[in-house]
Amino acid sequence: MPAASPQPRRPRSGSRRDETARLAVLHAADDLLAEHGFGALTVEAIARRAGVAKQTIYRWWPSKVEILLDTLIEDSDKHLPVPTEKPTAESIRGYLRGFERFLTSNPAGKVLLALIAEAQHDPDTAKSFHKRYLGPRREQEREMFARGTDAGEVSPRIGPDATIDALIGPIVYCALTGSSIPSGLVDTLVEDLLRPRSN
Amino acid sequence: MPAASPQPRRPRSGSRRDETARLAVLHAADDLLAEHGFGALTVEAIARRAGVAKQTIYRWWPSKVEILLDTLIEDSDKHLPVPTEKPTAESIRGYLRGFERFLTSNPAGKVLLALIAEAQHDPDTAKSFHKRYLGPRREQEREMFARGTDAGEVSPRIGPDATIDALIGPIVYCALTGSSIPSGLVDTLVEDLLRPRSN
Amino acid sequence: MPAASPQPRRPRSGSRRDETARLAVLHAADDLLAEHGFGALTVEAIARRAGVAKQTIYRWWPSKVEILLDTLIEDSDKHLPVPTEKPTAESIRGYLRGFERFLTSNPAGKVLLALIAEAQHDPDTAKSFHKRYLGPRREQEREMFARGTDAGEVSPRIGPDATIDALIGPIVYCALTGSSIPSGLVDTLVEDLLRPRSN
Amino acid sequence: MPAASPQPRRPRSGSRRDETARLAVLHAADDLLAEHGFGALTVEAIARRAGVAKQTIYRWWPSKVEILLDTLIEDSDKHLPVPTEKPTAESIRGYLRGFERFLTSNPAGKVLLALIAEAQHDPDTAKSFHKRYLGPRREQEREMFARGTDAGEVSPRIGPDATIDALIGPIVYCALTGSSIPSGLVDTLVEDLLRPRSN
DNA sequence: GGTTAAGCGAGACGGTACGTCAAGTCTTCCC
DNA sequence: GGGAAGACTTGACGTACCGTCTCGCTTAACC
Repeated sequence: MPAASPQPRRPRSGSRRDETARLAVLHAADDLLAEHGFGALTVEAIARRAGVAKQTIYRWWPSKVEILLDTLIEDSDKHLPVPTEKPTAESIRGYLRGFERFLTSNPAGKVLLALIAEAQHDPDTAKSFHKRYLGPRREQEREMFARGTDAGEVSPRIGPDATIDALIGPIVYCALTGSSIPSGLVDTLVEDLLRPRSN
Repeated sequence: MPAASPQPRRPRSGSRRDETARLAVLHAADDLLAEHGFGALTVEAIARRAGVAKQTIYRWWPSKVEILLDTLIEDSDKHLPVPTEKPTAESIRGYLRGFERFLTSNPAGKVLLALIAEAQHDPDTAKSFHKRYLGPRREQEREMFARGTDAGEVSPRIGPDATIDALIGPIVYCALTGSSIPSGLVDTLVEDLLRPRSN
Repeated sequence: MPAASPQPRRPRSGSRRDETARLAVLHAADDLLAEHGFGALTVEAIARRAGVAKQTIYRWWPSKVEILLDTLIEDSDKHLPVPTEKPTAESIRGYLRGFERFLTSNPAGKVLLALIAEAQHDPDTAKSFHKRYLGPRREQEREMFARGTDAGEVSPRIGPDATIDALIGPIVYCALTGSSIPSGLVDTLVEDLLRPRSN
Repeated sequence: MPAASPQPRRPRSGSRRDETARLAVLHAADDLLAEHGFGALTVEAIARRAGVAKQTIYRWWPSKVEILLDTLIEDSDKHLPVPTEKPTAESIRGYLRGFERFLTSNPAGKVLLALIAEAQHDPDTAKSFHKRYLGPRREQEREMFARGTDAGEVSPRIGPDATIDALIGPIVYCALTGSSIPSGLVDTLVEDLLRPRSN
């Protein structure tokens, strides 16, 4: 899952990439972020913690941000899949609840917040973050809404992107400001935005 | 306005603080953030740009974050006052529109985004950011809503904090992800959340 | 004595250079060379041994070679002055004996050998070594011979540079190859080259 | 001509050593030294230039110094043989002239200088350099002088080693310092040291 | 009106981490 | 089994900022 080589190259000879080292780096980065915050997340610390040489990290990842992106994508796909089959208002609400839990309770949620943050500081991070995470995920979410709309399950009052921003935005914002997501917020938004007003 | 001295000290003798230097630092920080991003915002660069000794910065600000907070608070009060007089649904919508413009068009908006970001990386920043900016502003916003509710102008369907998060969240989220705020989003949210459903 | 500033700059303000640090670096370099050889002479090791930050070394010396040059020049001037007053064949022989002892017994002699060696590997070293050490010293030696010749004390059979090379060369060569200087070598050369053949 | 195997070994089975690779490495090392100096002479560069795997180099040579020694010994035997037959003062002078030319004009001369230099930096190099080059050559030179003395061709005023050092030393010293060998130096030394004074 | 304490520009200092490079070892595959 | 390819650990490189410190000058209140 190196950032630089979507399809891992197949050298005719020579050693293959050490999968143990790859996982050690990913977990070390994850753990350090969770334990000591992004400030302590230096490449040298990751290398130390992973029991890996610094050079091994630089060989495979252009920056620590790409390491975090790798872990985020793996964890995100695993713990927070976008519901694709028969999406109902209910399953969408479930997805948002899952997102809420992912951000507040899962260590991997911290990774997402850290990447949103780092994207503000560094244009390269922003670019890569969009290309590898935000873009693909938004695409899946758009599809989810499209299917739900086609099936008549939901009738969004505004465009799909606007709807997603309106639903996701408050959750992310609360997580970023460290405040708990007010109960009822998600339910109310789902109800208001996905169902046509009856009047 | 220094973060470190709530009650400005009164030396018995000696020079008073150099206002020119203070403003030079504030503007240098602002300019550097706008021009080269948070990554280039080092204390040494600020000092260089401001034509000021590094020590002068450390004498008055405990960190570069506090410099940004100072500029943010000044700009925020100046360009984005919370409407306190007779708040109507219309004036609230105007406030949100102003917020949208502040984040996307005003250089000072970058400062807010940078601080939200940095708060993810550093707990001290988070603390100070809440205490000096988010907290007071949220308090004013709560009052605004309370007055509007008392006057019967608005009838929020959910609690004041939840309402604010639901309105502010998407705007901030779009700004953070660099996407433009979908037209209609603010209007729809204001309509849905501040007016009771007629059914 | 910093290599970079022949006439030490006099900043109008700011701290002056820390003489303690300067000496610590010089001695650390000297000691490391003597103890572990040029191979162990890294900037990081010098900094460690001197109890000094690496940047402090880079601030004042462009490379570790210049550090060695500084120590060599100081030690050389101190322990191996070129005899300037009334040079006789005897005093010249004494100078060569002193040179022999300097190269074989004095730790500073190792510095000279190391610089001769490093000059073979790196053109910049060669340049600096000639400009700061070999050139000036050769100039002094030429003057010494000229005075001796004028006073009729010595009558070199070949030109001054050739004479010096013929006298110094074997001593340096023996030191470089680690062999002891054969007894009688210096005496014979002085006798042969500085006195006219009587036939 | 690897350091470890004077006579190419005859393995009972398996491939023999690739002579092409051996020569490619030797020439690559030689060329790189001549073109870019000792500083650019890394094992990786040699491997790259020779079109050979790094491991192939490490399999046959313990260090890059041994590579250089191999080339030096070959070139030295080829271009600068010690005159063994009927050595006269004249043939010895010719040998010294040849040595002078070897050092200043022949690319292989750079190898000798580089090895003398590297021997100052690293004890292992010094040891190997003496054992494989300096020692054997000195032995041949001693024999040359002994034959000449026995035949009455030359009458050294000082011991053989001292004489050789006195003759070789200045030439090497001038080459090391990059200065041209003064004309007349060699002639005068040969005349003075190899012929008895007539008085 | 001289004293004196603070502010200030300048910059040296001990540090930490950066991202790069080469060294030397080890592993895998191909011939 | 030799050799090409190349991943791995190690450690030094030279740079950028960090936050602290000391220096000598300027400035303004106080006596």
